Amino acid sequence: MELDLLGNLQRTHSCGELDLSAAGKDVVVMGWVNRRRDHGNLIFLDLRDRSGIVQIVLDKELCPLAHAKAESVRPEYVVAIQGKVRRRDAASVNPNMATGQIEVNVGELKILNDARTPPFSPAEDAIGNEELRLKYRYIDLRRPAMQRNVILRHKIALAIRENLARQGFLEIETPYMTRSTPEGARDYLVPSRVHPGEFYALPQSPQLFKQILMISGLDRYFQIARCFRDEDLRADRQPEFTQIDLEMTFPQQETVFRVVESFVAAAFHAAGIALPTPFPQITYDESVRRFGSDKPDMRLPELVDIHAVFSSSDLETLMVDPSLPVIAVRVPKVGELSRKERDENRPLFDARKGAKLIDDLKRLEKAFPEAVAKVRELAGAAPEDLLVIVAGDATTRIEASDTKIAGRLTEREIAIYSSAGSLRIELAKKYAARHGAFSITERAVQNAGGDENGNLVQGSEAFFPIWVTDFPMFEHDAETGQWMPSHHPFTSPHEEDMDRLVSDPSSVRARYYDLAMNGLELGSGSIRIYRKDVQTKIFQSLGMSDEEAKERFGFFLEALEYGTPPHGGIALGLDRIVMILAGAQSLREVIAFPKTARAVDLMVDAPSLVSETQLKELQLQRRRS
RNA sequence: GGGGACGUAGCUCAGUUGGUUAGAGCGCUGCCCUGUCACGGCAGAGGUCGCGGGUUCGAGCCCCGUCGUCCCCGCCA
Repeated sequence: MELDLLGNLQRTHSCGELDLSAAGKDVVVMGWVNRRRDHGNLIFLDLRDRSGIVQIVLDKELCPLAHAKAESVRPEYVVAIQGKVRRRDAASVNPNMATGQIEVNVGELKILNDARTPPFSPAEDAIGNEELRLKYRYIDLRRPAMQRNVILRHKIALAIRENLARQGFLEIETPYMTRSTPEGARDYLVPSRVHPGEFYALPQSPQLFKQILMISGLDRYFQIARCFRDEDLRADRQPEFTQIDLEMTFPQQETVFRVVESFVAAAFHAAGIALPTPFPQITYDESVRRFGSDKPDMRLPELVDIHAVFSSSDLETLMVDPSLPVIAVRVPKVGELSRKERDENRPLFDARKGAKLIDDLKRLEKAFPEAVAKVRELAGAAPEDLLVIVAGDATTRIEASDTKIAGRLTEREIAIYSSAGSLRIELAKKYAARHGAFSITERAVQNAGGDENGNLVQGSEAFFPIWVTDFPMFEHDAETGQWMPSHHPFTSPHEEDMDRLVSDPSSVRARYYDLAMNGLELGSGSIRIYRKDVQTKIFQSLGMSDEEAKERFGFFLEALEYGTPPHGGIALGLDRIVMILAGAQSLREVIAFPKTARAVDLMVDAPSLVSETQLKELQLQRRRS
């Protein structure tokens, strides 16, 4: 194939920007051939670049040379077109195309590069095989849907940067090669050649650096930072991901909230959606009670406490533990389920936590007609709504703390609530087509960018951000019998709970908060400890010796002693924000070069073995076995 | 670490109870076609049924193992 030289030809327009206003103009456009329609003496090319697609016309009579060349053109060839923009006849206008009012009449066609037949076509809408998409990511990224996501991500990041800068935050970079941080995930390690046997760690987050920046007096810091965690993946979890990380001095919790609400609203605005602020707030305990989760999806009905409906003898008959919550889960508009359907739904219920599912309300109604009527009333259930009951199983005792302290939820109660909460989500997902609660969000995303009058889509119907506050400070580890920090150990407890740190750790609330939206955790943060004496107390209550604390975070403890201001902050997942606004079901759709569920990059084939020489230089050796 | 789904032509998939030469649509190649825009018409090429082993007269189909992709639990802010 004879290729043409570019010469000094300059592109004058992008494909998508051409419209009626360009009619009559001489233009030069360049791009990829999306499709070719060959009518013999008349050939149409759809030329694609980032901005869109425009139709190119080659008439044998008008441009015999270019027409002859176009016969050999195939999809994904890279071509340059010199021609004249022409208004289409009324009959040949294509209303489905942004540039459908015009077309480019060719003077000269240059074939700049040919292309092998791609394994899949960027011109197709429905693309299946994800393995192939990841291997040939450069082709996948040619698809307009993927380019939309990449562009959306750019716009969101830009809006957030601008917003935070306006709020007085400085963008400051922190090292990627650092030492293991105290967070709980596994580190990605980088061996040091200069210090044989020693390793850097890639940061799980810039946590300690940003706190140090506050100690340094930089007042307000932010960074759109890459974070690395060597843990198993999910649809919403990649081993490297991007956080909008920020920290500020002298904040109240509410100060952080206002800052975040402002930039999240700015991000949504950039995506064409108006998100009302401030966001509502809920305590952790209340969130667990009402939604069975610390990341509530408020598009669905809340859990309903129906314990009072049943007498203690009723509960005994039902073999339900009377000391645990009895909860109704409602899923709207599901309709009546057959025995077979109910059986199929049982795997959605997680009984391991000592919870019991009562899914046959009809049968229950025969034994307890009044109680069931009351349950329906309390749940506000319409006749076509699905209603099931989750309660504690009296026949199985789960291993968990049962002590009720300071009015907070016990571990066993949390187990029942979360069992009901996950069933709530699973059933809602399964019957999404019937109740439509999720499709409202999908529609909002599709219409984002505004209506014909340029008004933004109202996000209040489709997006439900919520602050979850007052998380417990500690979790009980059943295996070790130890109290573990629920978060990193620099999270400040509530000042009024401070005196119970040692005597009654489970009742201590952390000044820790999450931002959740539509069942997804967008991010979390806390007000930090800034006093050495408090920090020491926390380590004590964790059973950590002074030596151990010094060994793990000596540099940081020392920094605390040199005039540390009260400070706090948060980190939000940029990938997840973009995922929501792109209407994507997986982070892979909004990351240009993502990894598979087994943390492999299929395009570059990473990770890979390295040479013996490299290993030697690092003084590393593969272990046999 | 555990559970589940999937793997058949370049792609998306069908393939009956284990039975002759494994099919369709799209794509691809060639020819024809001056208003298409998922163009159309005619003809054609294209298969290690993921891989390895087993059962059987006979395996795409059954069994065991293994690899890969996806989803979930554990793990992880």
